[in-house]
Amino acid sequence: MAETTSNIDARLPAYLRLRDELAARVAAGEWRADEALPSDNRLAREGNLSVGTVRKAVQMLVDEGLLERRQGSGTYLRKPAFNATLFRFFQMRDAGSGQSIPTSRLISRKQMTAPSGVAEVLGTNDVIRIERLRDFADRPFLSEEIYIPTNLFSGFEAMPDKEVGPLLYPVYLEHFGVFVASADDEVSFGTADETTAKRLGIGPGEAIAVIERTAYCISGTPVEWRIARGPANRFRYRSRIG
Amino acid sequence: MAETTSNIDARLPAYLRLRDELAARVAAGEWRADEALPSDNRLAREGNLSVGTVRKAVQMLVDEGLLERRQGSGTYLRKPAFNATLFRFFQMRDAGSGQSIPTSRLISRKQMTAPSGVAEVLGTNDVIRIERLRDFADRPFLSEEIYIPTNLFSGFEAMPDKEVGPLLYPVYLEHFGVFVASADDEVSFGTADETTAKRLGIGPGEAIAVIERTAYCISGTPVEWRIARGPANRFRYRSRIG
DNA sequence: GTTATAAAGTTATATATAGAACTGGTTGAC
DNA sequence: GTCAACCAGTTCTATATATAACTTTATAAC
Repeated sequence: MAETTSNIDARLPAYLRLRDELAARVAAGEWRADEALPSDNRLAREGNLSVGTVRKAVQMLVDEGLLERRQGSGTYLRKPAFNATLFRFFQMRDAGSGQSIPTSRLISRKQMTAPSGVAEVLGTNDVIRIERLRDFADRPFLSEEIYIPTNLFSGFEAMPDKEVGPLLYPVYLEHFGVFVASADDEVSFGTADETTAKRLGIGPGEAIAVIERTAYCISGTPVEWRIARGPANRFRYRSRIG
Repeated sequence: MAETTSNIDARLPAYLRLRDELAARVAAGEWRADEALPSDNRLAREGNLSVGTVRKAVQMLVDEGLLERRQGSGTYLRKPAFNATLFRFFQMRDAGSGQSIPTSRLISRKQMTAPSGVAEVLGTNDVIRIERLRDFADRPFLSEEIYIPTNLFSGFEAMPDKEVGPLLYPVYLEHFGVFVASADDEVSFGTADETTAKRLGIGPGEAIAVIERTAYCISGTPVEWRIARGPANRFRYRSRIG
């Protein structure tokens, strides 16, 4: 199990192969939070590699936010920060510290043929569409439409609602071995159509913010496309560059 | 000249000292675009360091977008991409390839006491405020208010308009030795006040997008805070995460 | 002139090694 | 019991070295 989405090997340099192998093993759940991964020395011995090569591979996963190194102690998973990083958007205005995660209600999940734009991005017609609504401060504030390729996420549409939870990327990782390593966001503004307005509890034609996101796994393959809409006046989007 | 904003040394590891030294020398204009920097070997010899240490330092500047390595050839500055990176925002909707840089009109520059919020971010009361207006497709689309600390940018307010140009970060680098390495952006929405509306050529109360940015130099010191406002319907903000 | 070939220089990958800095646990002195 | 010292294990920094992969320039062959 736990084949990563990346087709490992293909005679890549050793440090890249190790990086992908480690990412796959993390995805497979081989280690849990606050349990140390094998030390650099062990990884080197077991992989017939030098410590330098191991360190290069591990460092890449650290840079990507998957792992965390603690000097003198070991190398650990870094789930919380991982979540925070990929979820540091959509903070409500005036929401002080507000690291709280909004609740989310699944509206629908179904396998379908991808709309043309989505098919182009994901490189396949066979997708699963997820519609959900996120609440914040007891009011709906984000209506999302999410597309993931069926071949990577087969069975997702049949998962019990309970297991899906408010954050999708951890689910991708733990149940399907897909590690979302980066994403492109585009923020723009528009006005609410009938359906969106109803879901968000605002009037049709009111100003909304639109976030379109393409998410990529570690090898650069796009693994998700989503569009999210929320009332413009409650919106704040944060981004760190560089 | 060309003291970086970072206080070099302080018995940091050698690779960090070299990184900062190189950044300073780049800022000082020691090499121009498409002229190779000294090779890894030379830097090692001249700095009494090993090649591995040199490579680590250079790699950091590559990751930060300052330099570019070409296998078999050498290490080069990377101004164009640097600009593109820090300017990949504010792309107009429907602007196809649209890598074009909007023109910018300086409205005012003056030394002043910082508003409290700005002073808090920049850590000083003595700032220079720049107001400018950017045009795109012959219409104003971004009204900016920019604050930089006087101690770092002394003399900026007196520079001839000609030398300022449409992009500020290259000016920071070349004239003041300040390399903007990262930035935090916050995007939100609001409505135009009287002044903003007039500058943007829209009606007061119309929807606008607001981008607040804090920019940091390589050592993490904040070196600029700005707020930009533009008509919401013409707006599109892009960001890459991870 | 054009095209191979060679050579030198550069970055990229990989190994081996040593000691510093730090962590977490154990042992021993009191 | 408390505290200090020690120790094994870990990451971090740094060096030295060798080879591969690639680029650029010069040289030679035709």
